[in-house]
Amino acid sequence: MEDYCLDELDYAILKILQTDSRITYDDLGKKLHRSKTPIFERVKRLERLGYIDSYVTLINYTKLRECLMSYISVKLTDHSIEALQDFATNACALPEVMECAHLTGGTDFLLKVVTKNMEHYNEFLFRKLGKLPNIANLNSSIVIGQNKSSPVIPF
Amino acid sequence: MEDYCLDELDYAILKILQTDSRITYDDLGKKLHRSKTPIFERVKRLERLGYIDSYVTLINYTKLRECLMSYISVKLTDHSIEALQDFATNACALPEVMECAHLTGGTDFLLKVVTKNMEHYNEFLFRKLGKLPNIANLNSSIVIGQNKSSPVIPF
DNA sequence: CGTCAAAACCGAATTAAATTCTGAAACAAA
DNA sequence: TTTGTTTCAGAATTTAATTCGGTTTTGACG
Repeated sequence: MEDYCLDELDYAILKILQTDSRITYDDLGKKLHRSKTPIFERVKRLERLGYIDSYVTLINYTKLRECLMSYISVKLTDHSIEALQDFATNACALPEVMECAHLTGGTDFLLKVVTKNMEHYNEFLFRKLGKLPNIANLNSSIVIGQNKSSPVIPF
Repeated sequence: MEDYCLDELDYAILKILQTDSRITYDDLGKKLHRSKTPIFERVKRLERLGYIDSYVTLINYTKLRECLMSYISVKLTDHSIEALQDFATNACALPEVMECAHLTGGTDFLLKVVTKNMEHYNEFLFRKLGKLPNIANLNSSIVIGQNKSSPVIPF
């Protein structure tokens, strides 16, 4: 892997692409006072070097179908590296789990979970997540309203 | 706004677009055994009707620069609708806040926050978030490892 | 300073994709 | 069946992505 230190143009490109992955190279060039060629080459380099992970589409799920979102904090009984890793692997494999983070402090993991409704949520909690080994304690909080959810990282 | 009930083809399109917003209509059509014309028209309709929110780029922020992620649970002193709404508005306006959810249970809000490092985090906590009105209590958990973070919603 | 090599850039040329257009097939209501 | 509507495929066109050739900029080195 090359070593390459991003310059201001690279940062500017990433900043714009973060909120619009379908902008044309021409328009991107106009915003950044360059022709499309260098912009194109830089985007390809950012992809190649792994600064760009993926291009995704955000869909309006609440409009699409009923949707229940919740956060679940998880405590484990065993805190060995293997046990922690195992839990993470198992939890991440569940499609309802949109986020899984290993935390400092009282709880070991925080999960963000999406299901269709309370019935599916119960099903998920007791039949899937609850059946994973090594769980001491699960604590759910249901999302009443999602005020912000943005993949855009501040610069 | 038209009323329109999505069919299986629409769902299939959304499912694929969720993980790849730059696939060509031609390729999308091949996956779904259609020519690109109907696929194109359906995507435009999904955009028009608001099922598709946006096309975004996910960047590898940890590769880009140092990065500290944390979850902060917030309790307020005043639980009137206005106070709740005010807090949400103020918190969402902070660029460090990537997610802001209003929860059931003991805590009122859960925030996902990104800063460059502990110094910036303290700055954020005491100078920005902590200065918002009506906060009873803030409880931070630092993310040791992010095992999954996906905008892909299960179908 | 000049010289050289590498990298970045621009504009034109080409290739590929998006978008539009035309008409055929499927479907539903009368 | 007839009629109107929707969906679709394939061709035609427009627009964008990608490649190419050559110029400018930049930075190392004598």
